[in-house]
Amino acid sequence: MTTASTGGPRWLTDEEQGVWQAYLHATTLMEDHLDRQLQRDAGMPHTYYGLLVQLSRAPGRQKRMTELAKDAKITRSRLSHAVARLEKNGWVRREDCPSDKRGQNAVLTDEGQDMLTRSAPGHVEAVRQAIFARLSPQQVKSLGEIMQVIAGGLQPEDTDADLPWLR
Amino acid sequence: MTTASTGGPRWLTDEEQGVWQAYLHATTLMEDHLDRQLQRDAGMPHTYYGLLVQLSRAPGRQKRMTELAKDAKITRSRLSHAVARLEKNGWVRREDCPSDKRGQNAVLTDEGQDMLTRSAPGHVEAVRQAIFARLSPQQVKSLGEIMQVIAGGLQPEDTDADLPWLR
DNA sequence: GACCTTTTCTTGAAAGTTGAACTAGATAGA
DNA sequence: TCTATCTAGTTCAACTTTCAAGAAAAGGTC
Repeated sequence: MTTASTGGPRWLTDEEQGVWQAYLHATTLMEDHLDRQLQRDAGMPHTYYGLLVQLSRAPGRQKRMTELAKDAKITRSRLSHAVARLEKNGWVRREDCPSDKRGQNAVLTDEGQDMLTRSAPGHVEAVRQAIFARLSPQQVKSLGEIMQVIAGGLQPEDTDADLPWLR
Repeated sequence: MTTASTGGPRWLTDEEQGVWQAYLHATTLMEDHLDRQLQRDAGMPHTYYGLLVQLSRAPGRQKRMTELAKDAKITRSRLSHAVARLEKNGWVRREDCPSDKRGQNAVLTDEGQDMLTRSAPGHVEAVRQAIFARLSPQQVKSLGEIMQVIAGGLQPEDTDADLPWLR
């Protein structure tokens, strides 16, 4: 199947195909697994949980919407809907930003923090079981480096990756 | 941050946390990237594209619904909706299964095959650019092994992973 | 200040996903 | 056969995500 360099479209080598398949299978199974785990134990999808985690780590347990969206790698629109839902659950609250009247801060409530405290151990355990318990230290290190490279290549990277001609 | 073994919940080490972050960033960016690429160039999300690929590789370009769902790692419900949509596009057609009157075969149409032929090069290129062009041969090999391990741990594995007490 | 552009965030509709309920056909046991 | 159970696939309602559109404030520039 490996196409020689005939000028036609370059396909993946057999090895690359296999790796790509494995990547797709592993990542979809993983996402499904965590979504179910969190839906069951915390009543929300993985994305939403990630938002709460981000907030819990931020100073004052709050963040501007745009910054939160960027950190969580989701669109602002998606974040608006998500925060609306989390607000209905009482886990997040919106506050006007004092310095910018357009701005909104998403604030993690005490209930939100509690829920996080309750569900974190189970979630961490799920991640460990699925990944770290199965990989050698060498592989863990490798996985980190590889994911860093991939993410780096896809990151907007503050308008410079797209403009290499500007030095 | 690394919690000693005090009997409380075991957290991730700092290194593991970093790796997990990198994993999440890379995989969400990747999925977004491919979804956009395919939505733009092929008019469908990545999952749907994957279904067409599966069918194109199957003998007779067709597959039973349940088998297709299993291979693509999605629920039967999701597949029903997806096939309905792909059918409306003219890329897939349903046929009754001759041997089992409950069964349906999803069949890739000629239009579907054409669309696949047209969009495959661009898609492959996107995958290569994002992953294989950036990793060393060593890393590619490593990534494959790692993903295999992770997928293996999450796979239903034909009712045996869930029933270890049956040997 | 008046004007134009950009940034921040929200909204609404359409598309996709989920989980539970449901129909119809297959299977197995008495 | 009669019955109970299981499997294949679909459907419905609730929920999430996307995309395009829009309101409001901020930041130039003249």
